[in-house]
Amino acid sequence: MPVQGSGRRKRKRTRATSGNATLTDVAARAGVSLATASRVLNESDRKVGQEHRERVLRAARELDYRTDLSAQAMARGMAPVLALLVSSIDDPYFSAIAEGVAQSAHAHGVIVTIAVTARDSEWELASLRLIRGQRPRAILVSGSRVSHSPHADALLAELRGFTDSGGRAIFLSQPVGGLGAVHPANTSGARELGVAIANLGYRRAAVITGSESLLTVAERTEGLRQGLASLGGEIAMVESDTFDRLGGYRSMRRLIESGRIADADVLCAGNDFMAVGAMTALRDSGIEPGRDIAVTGFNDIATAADVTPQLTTVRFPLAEIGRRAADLALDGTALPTEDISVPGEVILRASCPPRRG
Amino acid sequence: MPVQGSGRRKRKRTRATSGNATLTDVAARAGVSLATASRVLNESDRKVGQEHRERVLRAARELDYRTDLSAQAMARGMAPVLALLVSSIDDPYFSAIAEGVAQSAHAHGVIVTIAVTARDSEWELASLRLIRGQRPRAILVSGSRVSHSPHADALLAELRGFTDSGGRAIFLSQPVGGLGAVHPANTSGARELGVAIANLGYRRAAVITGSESLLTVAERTEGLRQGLASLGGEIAMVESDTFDRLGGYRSMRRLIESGRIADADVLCAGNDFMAVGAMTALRDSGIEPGRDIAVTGFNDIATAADVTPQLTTVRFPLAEIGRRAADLALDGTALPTEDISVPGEVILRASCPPRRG
DNA sequence: CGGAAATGGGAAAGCGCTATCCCACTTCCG
DNA sequence: CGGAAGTGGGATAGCGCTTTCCCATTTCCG
Repeated sequence: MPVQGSGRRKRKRTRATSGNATLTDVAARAGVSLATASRVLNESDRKVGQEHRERVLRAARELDYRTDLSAQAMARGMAPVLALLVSSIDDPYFSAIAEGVAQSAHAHGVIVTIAVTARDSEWELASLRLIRGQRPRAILVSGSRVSHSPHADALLAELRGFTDSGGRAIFLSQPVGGLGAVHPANTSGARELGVAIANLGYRRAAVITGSESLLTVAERTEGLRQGLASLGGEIAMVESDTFDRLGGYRSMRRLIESGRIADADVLCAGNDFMAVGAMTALRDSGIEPGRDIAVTGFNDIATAADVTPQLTTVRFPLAEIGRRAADLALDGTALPTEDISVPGEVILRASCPPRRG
Repeated sequence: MPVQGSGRRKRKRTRATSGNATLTDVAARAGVSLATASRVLNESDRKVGQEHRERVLRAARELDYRTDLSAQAMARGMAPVLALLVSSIDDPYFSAIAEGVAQSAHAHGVIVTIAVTARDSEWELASLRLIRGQRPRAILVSGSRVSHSPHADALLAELRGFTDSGGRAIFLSQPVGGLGAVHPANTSGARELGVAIANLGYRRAAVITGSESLLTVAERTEGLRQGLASLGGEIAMVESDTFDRLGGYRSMRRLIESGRIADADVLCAGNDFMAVGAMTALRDSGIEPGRDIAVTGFNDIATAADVTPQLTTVRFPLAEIGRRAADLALDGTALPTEDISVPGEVILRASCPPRRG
């Protein structure tokens, strides 16, 4: 029986990764074991002698060493990553949130990966699955979810699978299925807006907004109703369309063409985009927003202060919401399950002058 | 000599990761080797028999298996990740680019990680180093870099280290140090704008823009000069400030207070933000933009079409720029070193009516 | 002063996956 | 019909890092 040496090759430093110093290199250079090097570089609880500590630190500096996050992630079973799921990043609402998230992540030394779902549930699910493969520390889900679609269920299941395996998930809209959430206080914000415009003398509001199946929409409308009602005002009509500029324009046109708009003294849009679209529609029909009818929006996007007349709106500290959600996900140890509602602030501007008469 | 069995523990499925099926599980369930399972799930070039292939696929489905990207990344020496470095994500310019990048990344089945640098070089460098630890396939750097700062050099060195170890880096502004770039054709876009307003009868432009050390600023100003000159016009004055809304407001005020503005018939801002700020400053002084003086911007942010008067500007297909940059980084095999300039389009609006007289 | 309790260091077992080697078996052909 | 190619599968060596275990020294104290 021929005893044949099984001489396996040793491919050393030949992969694409070549050029990056590894922990092993650092340990060798410092003349300590791998374990010690790791302990020093990770502020582990295990103590390391002053002498060795310095040697490692110096070696690391000299070799320009930097941790291979993938390797670390595998060894630890979790990557120093925070995943953010938004329907679109090219939207001031989400990008403001993302900004806050990025700040918090940076402060925690964590990387942000962002998945854009383009409001496509299929895509959203696919992204979430891919993201999960990263084994991130937490997943932040933004974008108003429709209450109970089949896809929403799949999404929730996926998310729950994630939390079950040790991850943390937080919603940036409504709290769903026992998972924590940080979100704008739409109802109270809208209520305050309702009170504010009622105080200015407005009594009959025309509401143009998105689909009632969006929680955000429902909350804002309800809050507005309450606020107006507290001073004897009311919502005289509601017109729904897409939750964007075009939807604002279209629903406004419908209100104008049917003549119903004459019955309202203030136009309350579900968000600033719709308000801006509506103002264009009003002008197109010779109605001057701010003079002939008051207009309000929601969110206080940058444009709100730049249009003429400047738009009255409710500002939510979106970056802060993002930051807090990220903090919540990254700090502490218990799975956050609380529902944090962040209050908004009514910003009165020229589009709502005190009502004449 | 006591022969004592070194019974090492076998911690199986006890880490935080528990709950996620591994490739080993799939292979076991399908009754094939790990190698075969991997081959099937990765469309490797090695052929796998139909029978086995199906068994693996089924097992994977049944176990709801999904690749652990960290592990894959480590084995392959590179993660399926595209990193995007921007100075701020809460800025329509960058978020539009990010949107395009996200689209391309999704199409390539790659994850996007995004680092916000807050225009802080220290922070930028730190982010880049952290990002490199991920061993991403490519890094996209956006944000106009100042020509030759010490930090820019460090950044470039870091980037070069990245490309040297097999990564790909692309700039979304100017091409630097032999690395590829995809960016808006600022000069030609500005030239076209210059020609367009000159055609409308304007001859003396007041330029308010950012610091001349920003390449974007320099290019736009130069293009404008060329365009105007081709029809006998010229830049009558240049006022610099921060490249944002406030900077626009302030520089406009200076022009007004010194009376110099009377010498210009058109105000060309370095970007739309500055234009909007300047319009406010004009109105504050009783000068009506569009009527008393024409105004132009750059980039065509959403607000541009919503302000009154609507703003004439140059639109760049930012999302497309992002998409192309990402495609370039993700496709092909050679390190892209080309410099792709994406042309813009002049959008004439009410802020630039044909000149009277 | 002898054994118990710290203290600090090293060896090495994985983490989950890829890819190289090796091998048994067929199929081809001169 | 014998050996050269070709096929498809399995074993297994890492990838770079964390984290047990285990062990040699010291330090403590009754």
